[in-house]
Amino acid sequence: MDQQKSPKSFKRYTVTSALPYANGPVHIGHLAGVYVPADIYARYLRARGRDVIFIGGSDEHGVPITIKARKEGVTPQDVVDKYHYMIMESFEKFGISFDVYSRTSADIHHSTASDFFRKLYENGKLAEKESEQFFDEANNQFLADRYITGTCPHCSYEKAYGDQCENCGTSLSPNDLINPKSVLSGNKPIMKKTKHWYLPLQDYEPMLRQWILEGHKHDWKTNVYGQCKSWIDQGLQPRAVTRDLDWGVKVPVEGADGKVLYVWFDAPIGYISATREWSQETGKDWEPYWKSDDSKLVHFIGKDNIVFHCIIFPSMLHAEGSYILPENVPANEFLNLEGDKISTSRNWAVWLHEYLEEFPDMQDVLRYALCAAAPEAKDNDFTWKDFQARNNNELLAIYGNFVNRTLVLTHKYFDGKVPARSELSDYDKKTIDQMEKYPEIIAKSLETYRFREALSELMNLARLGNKYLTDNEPWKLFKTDPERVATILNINLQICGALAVLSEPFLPFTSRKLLEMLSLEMVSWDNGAKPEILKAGHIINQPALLFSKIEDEQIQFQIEKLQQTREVNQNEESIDVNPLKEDISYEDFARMDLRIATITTAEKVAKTKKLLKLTLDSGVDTRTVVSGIAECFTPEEVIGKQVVLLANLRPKVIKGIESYGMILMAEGQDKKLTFLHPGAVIKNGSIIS
RNA sequence: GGCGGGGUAGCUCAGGUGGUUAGAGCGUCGGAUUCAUAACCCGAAGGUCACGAGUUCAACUCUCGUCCCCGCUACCA
Repeated sequence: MDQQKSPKSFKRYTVTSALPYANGPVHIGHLAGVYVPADIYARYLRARGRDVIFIGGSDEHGVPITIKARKEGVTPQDVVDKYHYMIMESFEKFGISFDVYSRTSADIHHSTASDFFRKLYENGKLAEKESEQFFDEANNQFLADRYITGTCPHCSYEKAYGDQCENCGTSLSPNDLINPKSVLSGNKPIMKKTKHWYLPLQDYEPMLRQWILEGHKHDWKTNVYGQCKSWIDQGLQPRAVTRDLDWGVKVPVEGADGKVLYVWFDAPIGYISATREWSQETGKDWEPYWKSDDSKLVHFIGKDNIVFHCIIFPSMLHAEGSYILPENVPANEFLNLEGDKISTSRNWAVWLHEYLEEFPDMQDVLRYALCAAAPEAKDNDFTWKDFQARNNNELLAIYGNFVNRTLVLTHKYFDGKVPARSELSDYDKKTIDQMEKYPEIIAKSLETYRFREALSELMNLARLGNKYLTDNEPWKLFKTDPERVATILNINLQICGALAVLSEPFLPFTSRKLLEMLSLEMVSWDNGAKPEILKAGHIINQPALLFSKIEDEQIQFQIEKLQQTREVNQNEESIDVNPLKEDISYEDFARMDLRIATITTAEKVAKTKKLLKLTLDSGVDTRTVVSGIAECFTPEEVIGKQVVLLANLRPKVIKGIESYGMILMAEGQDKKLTFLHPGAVIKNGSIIS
């Protein structure tokens, strides 16, 4: 739609796909949400002869990678190397047609990101907070704003946060707080000198309002637009660009040892670095793709990335000054797997590299299934049964079958030579007419990022062919009217040719196979459905089956494989335990006053999801405790329970309620909480030691 | 709790600015057919458009409220 509404006509296209995080392989969720649509879009643009660069790469910085490395006893570089190559290889085998697939640990990225930062820095676009920051000595770390509480200078509320006062809603900075405390240790944090740089997002609010809320009200997807509006209306805050970490892009400023760029800052710059890498390899100029007004920049991402690509990265680009902003960010929702959320850590996924091995030469089947079920407007569920049905009932039955019956008939009646058309009936003309409309029909859907609709239109082209063939029944006419049969098959062959061309963005492997069967060279999109694609007299090759039936056993195997994952996950409760904490002395332990107590009343705390306000009979007194268990227990089922109480924990105000102590709970798998009971009923106030 | 998105046939989804019998694909059932990987083609059944109220001559489409799912966010001593 933006294509039609925009007065601009674009000379070139810059298509980016979210950089996969290099701490695990790629799975179907990534593919359905990002890479399949992005690849279809890029291939379509190329087919139209547009100048397009399609960018991908691995995101290799950030804390999770360092944690994984430590856990496995290897370096962060080892971790990212492993997954980078694995991801890159599986993308290539799957037919994701990147013009460049780079990585953020590459030198060119470090220098690009570094330069980007330095330019903002030198032009005064970054707020430098060189002042002292709160530091928790007990935990040996600097405290983020949210980890500091204190008294609000405006309303005197005692439990205001470092970034905002919950009571009066005022935005704060930690320095505003009177009597600050560390949330981590409860200690008073010391001031320690550190230097960090911030991107003042609030400065770009007018720009963002105009650009998104006014300029893209109608051409951006509602989920994307709504999310952006929500962020902007909530008020934007300065966002730290740097942090204290040793894995990432070094901050290129004197006195910034031990600091790197925040991963959210360096990752999107990776798109630019990758383009520069491509430039070096091809000798082409990269800058027009990023800096020329007649370039159309499109980011394909999942919904978790909306804020970065619609708010933060555009602010960075705008601050830098020489870059264009994205024309659209068609973010998708999430794909679930057999009813459950896909999870890398829980191994609940269909991994691309495994699929490629278990379903060799069936890339297009997955591409088809994922595109047809892409979570464009809401989360969607991938099931193996659906996958099987998509292949057997649609790809094979409609598309494959149509091609096969046409080619078989052509060989049977005309020895594989394309017969000439003679006089055309109204039905013939109508059919040719409809066929010729498909490049435009499909294009219209693709230009507006409606990939499911586009794919379904492609199938309608095959349906058109099937219906035409069935209605005309050439197998009944051959003996009496071979000339008529020639015309019918000629038209059918043209439809096969159109399918070969128009399928390419969606089903590139099938497209190639079909072209080969037809002994045809690829033609441009606009000429893709002309009735002269196959000239009379042209010899076609022997047909082979484009798709094979997927049997129940194969599906059953996959379902059982997932079932095993489910079981493993349940058993892993005992395996995946947290490491032991540091030793403490008996005295440390003895300082805790643990007692048996009984819950006498319970009610939900208003405006919270997790909190219950409990009254306890502790044997020595009656006290109020606020506990975060409301997601696991209703107030009713909790009353009367005997529990373990940490009785001498320093009181704390939670959501305006004074809480004296804490109920001890054990947390099981999937965050389910359970109470600790005494083995027998025992009097309240009994000491635990 | 706040904000955003979504709740339409068994399944997956379409349904600009409200207007005749609410659409498609798949599945199901029936018919027809044999060129084709029991596929294709035709037809049918199937929906109180989450629920309640309101605005209107008229609401799936607008307003308000409620419930459920997803995400962001707050909260979990």
